Amino acid sequence: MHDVAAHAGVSRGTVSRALNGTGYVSAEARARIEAAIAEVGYVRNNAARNLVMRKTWAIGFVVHEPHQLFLEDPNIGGILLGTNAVVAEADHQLVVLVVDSDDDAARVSSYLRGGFVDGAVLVSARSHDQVADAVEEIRLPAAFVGHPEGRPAIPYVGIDNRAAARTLTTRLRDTGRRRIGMLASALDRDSGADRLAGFRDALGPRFDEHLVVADPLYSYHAGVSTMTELLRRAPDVDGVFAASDAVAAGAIEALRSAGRTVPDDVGVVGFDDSAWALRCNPPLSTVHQPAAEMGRAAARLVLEQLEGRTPESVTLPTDVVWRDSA
Amino acid sequence: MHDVAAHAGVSRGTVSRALNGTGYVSAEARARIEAAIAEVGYVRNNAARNLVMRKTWAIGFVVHEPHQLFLEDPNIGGILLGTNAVVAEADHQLVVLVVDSDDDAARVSSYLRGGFVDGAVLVSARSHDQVADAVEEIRLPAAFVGHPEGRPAIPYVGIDNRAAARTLTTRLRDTGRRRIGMLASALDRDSGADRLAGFRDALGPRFDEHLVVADPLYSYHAGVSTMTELLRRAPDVDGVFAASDAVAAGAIEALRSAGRTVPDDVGVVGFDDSAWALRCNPPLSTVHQPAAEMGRAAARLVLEQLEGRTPESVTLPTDVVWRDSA
DNA sequence: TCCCAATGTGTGCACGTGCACACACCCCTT
DNA sequence: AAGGGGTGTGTGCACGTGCACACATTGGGA
Repeated sequence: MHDVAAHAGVSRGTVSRALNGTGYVSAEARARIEAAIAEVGYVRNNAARNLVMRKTWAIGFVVHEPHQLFLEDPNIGGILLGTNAVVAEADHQLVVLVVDSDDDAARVSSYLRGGFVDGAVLVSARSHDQVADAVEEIRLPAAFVGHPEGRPAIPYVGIDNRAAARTLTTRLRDTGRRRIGMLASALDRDSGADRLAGFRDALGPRFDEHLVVADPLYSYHAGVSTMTELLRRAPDVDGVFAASDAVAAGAIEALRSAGRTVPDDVGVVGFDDSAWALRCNPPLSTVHQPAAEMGRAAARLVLEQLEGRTPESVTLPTDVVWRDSA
Repeated sequence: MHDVAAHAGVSRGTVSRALNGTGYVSAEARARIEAAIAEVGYVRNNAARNLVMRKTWAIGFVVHEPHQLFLEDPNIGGILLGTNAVVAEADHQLVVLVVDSDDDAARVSSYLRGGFVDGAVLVSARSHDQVADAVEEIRLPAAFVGHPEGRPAIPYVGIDNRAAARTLTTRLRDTGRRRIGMLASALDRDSGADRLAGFRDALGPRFDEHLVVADPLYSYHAGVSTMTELLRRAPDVDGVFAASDAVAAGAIEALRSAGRTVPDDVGVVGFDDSAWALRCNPPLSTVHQPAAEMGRAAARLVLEQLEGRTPESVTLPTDVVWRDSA
């Protein structure tokens, strides 16, 4: 900038004013400065700018998923594009950080602490998460996509698990299923507990606790084992609400092993509309998450904090996608 | 840092030395400094650090793809993870930048110019690309994944299109196909020209230029139209090498419309092992790109430039994946 | 004529860090 | 006793920018 000022025959201050459009600069000086910038090949040094302004115009997008999920889950891509759109609109730069190992978590944490970003969107963080710890400690404006427990200081964008589960189960009932069971997961977390609550809502007095089999994990393996147990408890079951697509995929496998066909003998529904849903045979009826809108909402939560406000968490409605499994 | 020094009763210089492990610091001073850091809650300001060191320890990963490709293409995820692994190994932070519109391109360009990163990996950039222009102009250490034309200053990681095309075509011939045609694309680019060259290599004297139908684009639509034309020219065609999976998918559709079955009447092979390959019916035989290794190689190209060397571009071998379409 | 506001410009300081240099001390060798 | 090298510490400057302030010039109104 000093060189530009010298070439243009003005002072650094005038160049700074011309660049930032602040204060008074004569047309003549502005023209000379622009010529000098082109001549010298000047590009503004953001490290210095950030230092004095305490603002980087960058927002982090931290993805914390095991490999295969990151590659396959269509929701993450949708969230990313939604966040990017809003962040770009606000003239900030989205910076995606992939956490793929413990080393990564440590490095990303120190990156966030280091003041490279003004805020962060955290996707699928765990409750005990090094990155979330760092964000909370340095009070970085942030938002979760999803709803980890025990992080009241950080707002989140969630979905209405209970309503979605209610819709799904009601439909299962309305299509003639008489004995409907649930393969529940993660009842110690909001998402798991709410999905069970919605299931119970839909069945009302016909709810039978005996037909709920729970597992701590939202996994394929959990689906196999809980479905096997459900068949043992109720061989005449004809409808199953699985707490996630992965659970549903495992359940379908267990049903096939037991000689039942889907959807003729047993209707199965999942949750998430993840990559599992289309890979199942038959394709899964499931709850579609409004990924792009979740991304946009999370971005807004961060931007509002940047403006000094303290926004409330957001819960979004979902769509049910009816395919062939129920 | 000044506060830490005051709390520990030492000077700023000593704190700096203790933090960076450079020079001599007594055990006693180091202990007092660590206590002071914990007490004050000090985190190092990287904006200031970057300013004076001219180094950010961050490397950009610029993805320049239309929405659906970014979401679906499994190659991009593999490249990303490969790059991240090498970059992390070298104690740098990978920063993913998504270019999703012209505005994004402008913003990402100014981000790169702004000195936020020490280098960049550019994925699927075009020849006339604002981001590549910026990289070249400010001489940012960078590497392409893929091989855009007219960018001699920036090394790339490519695959041996010619050898892969040769292998694919040879196999098509060896499985009994007699009249083999090619649906060529993008002959004005290296990738397109090399795939045609490999096709010609494999057929040798039996090569018949009449059976090559070309289109400028690697698209599904191009596949439909070129396959239709090929059927007109040679109704007895029984083998087709499509220049990409998307082209192959279009070709399969055109064959189905014409009443031919795949692979019984006509064997079809594609290129890229993209999301198209498994979505086709039947699943496509195609060339699998070593995505993770490409990502690793690109990262190494950038890191070597950071060490002051000027590395050569890399061409990697590919695997052919035989599925059911040929 | 004098003053004041609007316009335009230059200067010094601050941001938080790394590094070169100067300096102090101790112990060992000559 | 003098000198020199290893160890430990403090100080000043530089990095490149934004901003507050001081100052200069001009024109119009009292």
